[in-house]
Amino acid sequence: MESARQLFYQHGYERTSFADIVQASGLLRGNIYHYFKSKDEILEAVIDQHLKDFRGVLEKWDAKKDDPKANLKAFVEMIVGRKSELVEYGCPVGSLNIELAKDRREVQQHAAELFDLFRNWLAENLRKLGKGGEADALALHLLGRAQGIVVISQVYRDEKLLNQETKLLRGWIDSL
Amino acid sequence: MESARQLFYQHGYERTSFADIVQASGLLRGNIYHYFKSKDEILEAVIDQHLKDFRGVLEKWDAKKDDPKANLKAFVEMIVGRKSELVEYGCPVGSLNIELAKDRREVQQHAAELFDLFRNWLAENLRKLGKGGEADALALHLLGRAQGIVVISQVYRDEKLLNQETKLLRGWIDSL
DNA sequence: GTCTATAGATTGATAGAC
DNA sequence: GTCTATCAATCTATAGAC
Repeated sequence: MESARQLFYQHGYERTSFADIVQASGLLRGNIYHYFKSKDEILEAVIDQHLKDFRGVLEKWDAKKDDPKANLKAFVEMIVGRKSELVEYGCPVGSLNIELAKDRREVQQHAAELFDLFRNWLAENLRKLGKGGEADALALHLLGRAQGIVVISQVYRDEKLLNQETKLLRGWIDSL
Repeated sequence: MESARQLFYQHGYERTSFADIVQASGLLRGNIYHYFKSKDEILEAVIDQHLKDFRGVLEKWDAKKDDPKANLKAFVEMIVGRKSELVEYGCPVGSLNIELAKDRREVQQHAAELFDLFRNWLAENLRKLGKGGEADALALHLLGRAQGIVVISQVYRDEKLLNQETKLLRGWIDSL
């Protein structure tokens, strides 16, 4: 499953074949089918694993600081910290959703829970900042800004561009 | 080629098979291979067609008004005007680049010319607004914001979210 | 240029011995 | 639960008659 996750991220779900997963994992074909009925079932498991991991990340951030602005910035710093993979393969959450949204809305709705995770957590921190009524809208705004930054930075494979734009995002958080 | 373009947009390049193009176009397999040597060559042609069409769009905008702010807003209005397809299939330029960036950088670099087209045109209008040194950075910022808006609106299939966020973008343009 | 037939590889998935 | 062999469908691409 870890092999599948990496392949789905680096090459996309469609372009990753069962044979690729077999090779990367070192397992045998029939063996994988003993645990997953289909390639789609592997995808669902990968999404669940992503959900689990990101929940862990958010819990860590919550445990670390009780300052809502610092939390919002932790989200931005995650992007900067992962910039080398982001400019190469894009956002693991965003690119997966975009691929699935075109043609497989049912599965994409599962993947959208990854967005919900950050959306709710960001909104929660924004409410702590006194942004009661507009917390969800601001959370979505921040999510969108982050996605846009990753997209253009990936298109131009440009980490400096990512730095430059995340700096603006920090400024936006400060101005709240 | 028009059939291919629509299929690539609605289902993605990988998920579109040659058989799909044959069926959608009503042509015969061998016939298509008479004009395009490979599926990849169809993709290149589709990108070129996109380039041609968007150049036409920009020329129209240039002919219509000489007001740079009105031009920047025309870019935003294009997004609002296409929202129903955008929330369903995403940005034809963005989603194509994202798919190709993962695994086919050579082709993606061709597709990135679509971004260059808007990037340069937006920067030109920003220069007319007196934003000399930061025109390119602001153009990229605007492009990124637009991409992010489409991504989250597509993820949540939410035209209202797209309306809400493009409104902020108009405000940003006004503030320039 | 148009059309049919098919090659040759790869796809996701299964059967069944061990 | 592990492993080999293989299925049927589909993939992109080509050959060659008309």
